Amino acid sequence: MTAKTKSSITSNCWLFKSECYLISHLKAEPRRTTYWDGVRNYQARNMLRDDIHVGDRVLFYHSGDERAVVGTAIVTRAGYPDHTARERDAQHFDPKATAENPIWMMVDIRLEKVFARPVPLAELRTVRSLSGMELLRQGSRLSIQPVTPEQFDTIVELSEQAGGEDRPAARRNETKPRPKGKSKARST
DNA sequence: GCCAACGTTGGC
DNA sequence: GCCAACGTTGGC
Repeated sequence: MTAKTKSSITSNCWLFKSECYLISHLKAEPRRTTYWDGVRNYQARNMLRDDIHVGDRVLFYHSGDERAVVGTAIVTRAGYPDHTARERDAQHFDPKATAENPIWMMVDIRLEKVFARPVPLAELRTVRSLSGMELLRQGSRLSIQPVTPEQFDTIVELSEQAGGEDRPAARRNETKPRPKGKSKARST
């Protein structure tokens, strides 16, 4: 990692992945706000600590069964220690975390918008201007990812389009060279 | 359920 | 400091 550009940029855009904490849960929170805990990856931690600022925009992505960008949120508090790392019973407990050296960080986000139409991963893959997105890289596992304002806006626009008229997903020629494995229907 | 990609750990 | 083994993530 190179030198950090300490907030020379006023408003960045990000994508947050979540598997079980859904956007419906965020919507149900008091003030539609939550702290984004449980990130246990140093690269993501560094972004939470150094790069994510109040006012930054967030795309909310469901991994797991739905695999779609489902809405947007706003950062309302910049990086601070993730106290759940020190809670013995927490899922993401880390015995190395201490009060002096909390190691892990989190930010607060507030729900902005639940998309009328979630934008599925498969559809994102068909959009040429999004081809550079970290999310679309094979094997991408970062749960906090930077996105460009252009990518952000493109996805919001897609969510405002009717899904049917412009062919939903993978029907169009995919530009991927990957050999396609056979996909099985998920059970449960 | 399978497996590729990735991060972390630990032996040396 | 290297790297193989291992565990996890997450798309399919």
